[in-house]
Amino acid sequence: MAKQTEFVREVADMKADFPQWYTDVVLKTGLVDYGPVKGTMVIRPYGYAIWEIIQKELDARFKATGHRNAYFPMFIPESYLKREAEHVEGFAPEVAVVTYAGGAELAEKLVVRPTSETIICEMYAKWMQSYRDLPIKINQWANVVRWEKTTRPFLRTSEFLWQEGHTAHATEEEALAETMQMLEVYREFAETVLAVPVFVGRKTEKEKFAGAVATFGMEAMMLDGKSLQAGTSHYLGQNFAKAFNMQFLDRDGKHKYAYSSSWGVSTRLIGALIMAHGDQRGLVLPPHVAPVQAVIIPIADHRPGVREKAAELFSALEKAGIRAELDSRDYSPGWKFNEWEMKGAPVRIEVGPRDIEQGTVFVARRDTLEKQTLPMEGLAGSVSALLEEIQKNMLEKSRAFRDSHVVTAGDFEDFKEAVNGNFVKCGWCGDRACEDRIKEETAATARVMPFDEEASGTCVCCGKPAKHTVLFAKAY
RNA sequence: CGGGGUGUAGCGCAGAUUGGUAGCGCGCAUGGUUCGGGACCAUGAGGCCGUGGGUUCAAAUCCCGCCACUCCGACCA
Repeated sequence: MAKQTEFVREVADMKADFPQWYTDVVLKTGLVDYGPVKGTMVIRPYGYAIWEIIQKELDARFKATGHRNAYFPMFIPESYLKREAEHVEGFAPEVAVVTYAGGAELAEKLVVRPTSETIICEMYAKWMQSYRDLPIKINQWANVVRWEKTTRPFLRTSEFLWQEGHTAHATEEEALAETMQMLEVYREFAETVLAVPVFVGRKTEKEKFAGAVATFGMEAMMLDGKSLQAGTSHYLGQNFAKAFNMQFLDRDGKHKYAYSSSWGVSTRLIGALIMAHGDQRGLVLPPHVAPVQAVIIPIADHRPGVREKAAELFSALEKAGIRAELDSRDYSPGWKFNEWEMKGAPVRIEVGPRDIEQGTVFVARRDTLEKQTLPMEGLAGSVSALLEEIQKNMLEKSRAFRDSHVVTAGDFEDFKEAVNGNFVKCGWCGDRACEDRIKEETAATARVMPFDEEASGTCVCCGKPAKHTVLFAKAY
């Protein structure tokens, strides 16, 4: 077997230069290409196929929790953005604005949505008259634009794809329950589909969404020891209701402001997938999101029977619901092995003259690189089982890695040492000054305050009694 | 916005110090032989050398400006 180091020629050494490794992998596996405008990306078919699976999986979960899809315009009157003070302050620096259209200067500038709370709340206000009209639970799959300074494919691009759920409720309890429910939907999705274990919890004031009462998020650990915010769910209270006059007449005959929530995940999840599971050979995709779960590679397919047998096995896998591909391209087998390994296909099946003689196939799994011989008889069943085994193994492996990179720190010196490449769990007094100082001196930020952690001990920064337990990390 | 890097064929690069009108590897096309870990032979196609100006008989090469991309920070999904 080839040594790991041989694969450095294809993509940068992930231990020596992780960012370059990431860039090499996303480009060379055909997930994306750079667009002509700075910070934009073309999501190529292989990358988009992953996104489509993410969409399908999430959409089913949204529907199951009572949401429906709709679509709102991407152009938002500039004045809308200004109605919620914190919101405009947070987003103003990164919005793209259309000032000229149809051959003339526009009377009112149009913001290209960086997120859609404003326009959606404006519409919701029209649609709600009575408590009977509530709750409103809508999700939209859309693109948004945020003019970021530093961009990287999937992780941060000027334009990206996401879903944003927006709900309005009659009571605070209901809106909060919605917020927490969707966070849980995200957590479950991340772990069972992406095989990426996450920490969930509340965000600090500093880190929360501009305009929210509270933001909750999930954080995943990447292989370089940095954290990636993988999804957020916001409890908006009545902030947007007041800014957009979302009022309804309640049972008691009084006009009341609605309580709202919003929640989203983006194509960044694909970045999470890559950086949580990849290796020196490239992508390692968990079967549940792999566009090609099992690739069949015929060997010496000019020999009698090979082509037919490969096609027969392919169709058996497809019938069993496996996303299979028969790679009959005119390249050498070794070339295909390497390409599919780089592209992260979970299972590779080789079918050659020898196999046909013996009634077996040669099967290699991507996660462990182990190989085995399996009988052709009942192949679909054994491959399905193998795919599930791989999925399970990848989650376990990721969880073990993540857990081995969580450390606790009692004082600031420990903290500074530990925060390189780890989540650091520690006490925090709740003061912004300490949070700012930690960031200034260590580049680490408060990722989440885990729900199940009681505050204990002292603030890692100032030594005063801790009000919260926080996970800090350097983040993307 | 600050700091670094890079722009020459689809990709990766050489050529620049010593100006003379562009080359290598991979890839691509065709034909043949191959096919169980990145095959081989032969033939062939492909480049206003990022861009604008300057110096010169002559600029990929020297000088000045600009632009783009990329990486690292501050801002963010």
